[in-house]
Formats: sequence, structure tokens, C-alpha cells
Amino acid sequence: MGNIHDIARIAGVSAATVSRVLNDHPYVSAEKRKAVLDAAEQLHYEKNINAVHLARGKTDIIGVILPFASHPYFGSILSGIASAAEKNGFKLMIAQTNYDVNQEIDALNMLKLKQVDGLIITSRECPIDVVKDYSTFGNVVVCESWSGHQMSSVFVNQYEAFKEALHYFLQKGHAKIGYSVLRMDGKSSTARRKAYEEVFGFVRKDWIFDRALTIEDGTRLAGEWANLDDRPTAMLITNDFVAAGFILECRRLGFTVPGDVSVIGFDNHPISAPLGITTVDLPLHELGKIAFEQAIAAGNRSHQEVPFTIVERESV
Amino acid sequence: MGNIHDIARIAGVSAATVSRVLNDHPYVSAEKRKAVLDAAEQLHYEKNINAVHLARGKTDIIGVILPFASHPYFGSILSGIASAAEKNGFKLMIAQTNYDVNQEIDALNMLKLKQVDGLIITSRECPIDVVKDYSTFGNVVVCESWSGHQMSSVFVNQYEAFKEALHYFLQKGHAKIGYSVLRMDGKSSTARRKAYEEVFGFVRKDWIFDRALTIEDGTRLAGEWANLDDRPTAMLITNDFVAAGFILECRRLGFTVPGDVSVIGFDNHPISAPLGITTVDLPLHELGKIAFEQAIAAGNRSHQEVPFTIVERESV
DNA sequence: GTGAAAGCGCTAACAA
DNA sequence: TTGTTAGCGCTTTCAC
Repeated sequence: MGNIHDIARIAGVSAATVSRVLNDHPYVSAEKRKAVLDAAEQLHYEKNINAVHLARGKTDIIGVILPFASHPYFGSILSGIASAAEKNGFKLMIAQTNYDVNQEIDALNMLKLKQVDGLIITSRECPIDVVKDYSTFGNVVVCESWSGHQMSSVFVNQYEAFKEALHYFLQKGHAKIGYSVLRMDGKSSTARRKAYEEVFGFVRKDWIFDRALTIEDGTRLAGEWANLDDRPTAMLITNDFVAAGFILECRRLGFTVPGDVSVIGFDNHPISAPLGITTVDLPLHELGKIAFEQAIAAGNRSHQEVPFTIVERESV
Repeated sequence: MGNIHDIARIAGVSAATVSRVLNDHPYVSAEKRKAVLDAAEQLHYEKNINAVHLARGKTDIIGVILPFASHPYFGSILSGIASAAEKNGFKLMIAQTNYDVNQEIDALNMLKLKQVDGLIITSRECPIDVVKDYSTFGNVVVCESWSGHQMSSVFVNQYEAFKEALHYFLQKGHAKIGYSVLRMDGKSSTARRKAYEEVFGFVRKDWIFDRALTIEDGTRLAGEWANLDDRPTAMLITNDFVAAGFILECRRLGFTVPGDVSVIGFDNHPISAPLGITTVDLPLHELGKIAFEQAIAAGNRSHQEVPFTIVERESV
């Protein structure tokens, strides 16, 4: 074990020189370099990264806030962030929040505490303005449509994506369209509602289903849909997991897809292909990579929109 | 901003007293406590966690090594770990390794660098002996069957689970059973092969399929299975995602499940229910929680087996 | 109850 | 090319 001073003593140099060698700084003679390396070897020296962080005033760590680590939507984004982090020699600190504001605040505080250099918020419950206030402590990037100079953002244009999917249904002859969201008052839900109103000039509350995130939610949704007196003939669904649960349960209940009800999902998760789900492809892995780049970007904030594409399969 | 000394000066106390107040230590008079708190408030003081880590010699951070953050198997474990971490006031550092040994080593080194107090290895490529060597730097827990005093372990008894599933097939009248694994030489694959030999007294190479982890792999598997001259009538499949891909592709190819081929998956992932996949339920979230507890346990290593149960549905 | 002082281990500006 | 020195900001022992 031992520290930099032990090495310095054994190698007969100063601690500064040891530091230089250890960090590959130039201007160290070959002999001293070797002496240092030998001493380090001999002591089984290991650097204490906390001391480095303290002295440097930065950590090369990025924090990631996500509500559920086990959901594929966030898993994909996380995976993209992780790939980029590895390439850049950064570590990742994650905070699973369950959309609990206190846990979100707790995670945001990592920035204040200088535990992380930057923070990526994949989704949130707490007000954007409180998030924004943390931007003075480091880069914060939000994975949602947001413009302003304090934070960076990377996002899919939910409004346009939803509208395009709606038009796709329309063009296939559907006039009665319902949809599902995770949280009624969530950011993307608002965009979706707006798109719906824009296209139809109205919204029907009984055709909007919320709390739809998982496969089980999709199953429940099918029951709710089936119980409606006036059923939509097409459903635009939160994501492919929910869509999978919805479609499979509809079939179990004796309905046909797309016969009785057409479905479009979001994400283009691998499950959508064998299930023949028409879906809006979202480049989540790529979005994660971009988020990471923004998190480590020096100074300049940016706002990047990533493209979506409708993948036509058999559920419409 | 400012630091503990600034507070001390303003409050008219010593830095030690400030530290006491900030850490809720007893033996500080009410007046001084208030003075300190006021000064901290006034300065918008924020603690530098790196200094704390350095001084304390520990970080309250646990590292998690996982090959793929976006795969549901690891996502579930991670989610369990994260829940437990939150409850205990710990943070999580994750390393996505892609089963790349260099990245694994890089992650293991967080332990040496004192970046994390403990490390959970959900799955690995690098030799167990090199992992073991890191146990002198902190708690390491492996999510696989392993016994020894250096590390803790939490695992499903793959051998027994596989054997029980095999017997289930047998009892349903199947004699020709094939199976799939992720990596031929992986730890759990070895256990599965052993169980197979134990039950049948032989293994047929063409009935073992490897590199099966994702839904797409399941799709591919179906093609390979269909191309066999002598096809197994039952398949024990890596996990429910692979099983889903397999079953759906089999049907697309004109086969019936369980008519032409019966299937048992692993994990009891939510997708297996609506798809009617008979599966071996694995308590992954719980496993993650246990792993975390072991990672922060002082001193005592332990080895815990978590139970599995066969969930009967319609694919057999 | 409180403070002084000695670390924790490394970095970096400055001088030589 | 190298060493000296002054931090980085907090904790904790020991003495009072």
C-alpha cells in the first residue's frame, strides 16, 4: 500500500515527481521515472482516487437519474450513456428515483456535493425550475424538450411523433383514436394531448388511458378498452411493452388486432418485431450517447432533437 | 459557497465544532449550533463530499458490474440493488462491461482506488481467481454459486433449477430435450450441462444452442431448431426474452407451441405471462437486494441461495 | 462542550 | 528537469 510520499522516499525523489510520473506528465528523466515506477511496484501502490478528486476539484463522474432501472426505455438510454462514458474514461453514478421527488432532490444534490461533474435526468417528477437551479453546480442535461441557456437537452419531438402516428391512423381509415400515457401531467403527455387536440379539435377523456408503463399495464388497458361502450378503433400506446400487453390481452379476450383495434407503439423495442407491432422507432441508445456528450461538454449547452421513424408492421 | 473554516470564522467557533454540528454529533451547545447553522445558511454552504471521503477513508458507494444495462435480467437485479442502496443511504456506481475483460478489470479497480466500498458482480467474463484477489480491498459479492471465505455470493441453484425443469419435461412425456445458453463456457452453462448429463447420461451437441440472450437470438434459434433433421420436442431456454423470440418465430414458421415444440423459459419476466410461457421464476429483484446487503456487511461473508419455482403456463 | 492540530493523499503553481 | 510549498475541505484525537 503506502502513498505517494512513501514512493518519493524510496525512489529518492519528491512527491511532485512521483505525481508527474503517475500522471504521465512530461519533463521527468528516464532514471527517476524508473525509480518511481519500481518503488510503486514494490509497495503495491494504489492511488486514492478521493484525494485526486479533492485536489483536482472534479471527479470524472456523471450522475444519471432514472425512475426505474429495470424498464427497457430507461435501460436503453442508460446503456447508451454507459457506452459513451466508458469511451471517455468516465464513471457513472446512478440514482433510481421511482419518480419520488425526495429521491430526485437527493440525486440532484450529488452535483452540489461535487460528487459528480454533470447530471443526466432521463425523466423527472420534480419541477423543471428546481432542476434548473442546480445547473450552477455543473452541467445538467434533461432528456426532454426544453430550451434555455442553463441546461442542455436531448429529446424526441413528442408532439410531432404523436401527430405523425395520428395521421398514419387517419390515413388507414381510423377516426376513433385513443391513446395511453404514463402520467397525465407528464411532459410528454402534455405534448401528446396538444397534438391530439391539434388534429381532432377535441379530446375524449375516456379515450385517454394513463399509468401505462409496463406489460401488466397493457393487460389492464385492454380490459378497460374492452369495457368501453364506444371503443376507439385505434390505440396509440405509451411504449411497445404496454402495446404487447394490450394486444395479447385483446386477443385473449377474443378481439383481433388489427381487426377490432389497431395499435401503434413507441420505442421499437425488440419485442415489437416478432409481435408485429407497428411502432415509432426512437433512437434511445443514441439519445443516451448524446446526453453523455452534453454532460461533459465544457461550457456550451445545446439542444438536440433526435429523429423518430414509423416502423410499419401488422398491428394497424 | 465557502468551506467549513469560513463557517467557523463567521460563527466564532472552531472548524471541529462546525464539523460536529454538520454531522449531528452530540456535545455542542444550542447557541453554537445555531450560530453554525446560521453561518452555513448565510454562506450557502455545501459540503464537499470528496473531502469527506478522503478523511473518512470510505465512500458509502457500492459498485455494480453488469454486462448489459439494457437487458431485463440485469435490469431487474440492478433495480433490486438500487432499492436497497437508497434505503441505506448508499450511492451506486455502475460499470457496463459488455463482458469485456478489460472493462471488468477497470471496474474492479474502483475497489483498489477506494472509489467504492464494495462491489457487486452480476456476471463476469474474467476468471474468478482474479476477481477474488480484489476482495482484500473491500467486499466483493458475486451473483453466482461460489463458496469460499473471501467473497460473498447470492445465487439461484442453476443445477437444481435446470434439473427440475428437465424433469418437468420428462414427466410431460418429452424425451428429446434441447436447451440454450448465453455462453458455452459460462458458469451457469456448465451447471446446466452437468444437470443434463446427470439426467440423461449424455449430451447432444446439436441440441445445445449458445449465444442466446435476446429476443433476436430467440428468433434465430427457432430457425436453427427448425433446420435440424432430428428436432428436440422440448426446449429449455436461457430466459423469457429468448423464449418469446423462439416461440413467436416458431409460430411464424408454421409450427405450434406446445404442439411441435414445448418451451420453458427462465426469469418469469412479465412478458412470459401474456405469452403463456411456462417459466422458472427467479427472484431477481430480491437477489439484488441481498447482494447489496452483502456488499455493505461488515466483515462476515455469506453465501445465500435464493429459491426458484416453476410457473406453469401453456407452452409445455 | 470546545478548540488545536494533525492528518487523509494528491495536485499544481512557482521557484530553482 | 526537479523540489518546495501551499493547498483541496473535512474528520477526529487529544487536551483542556
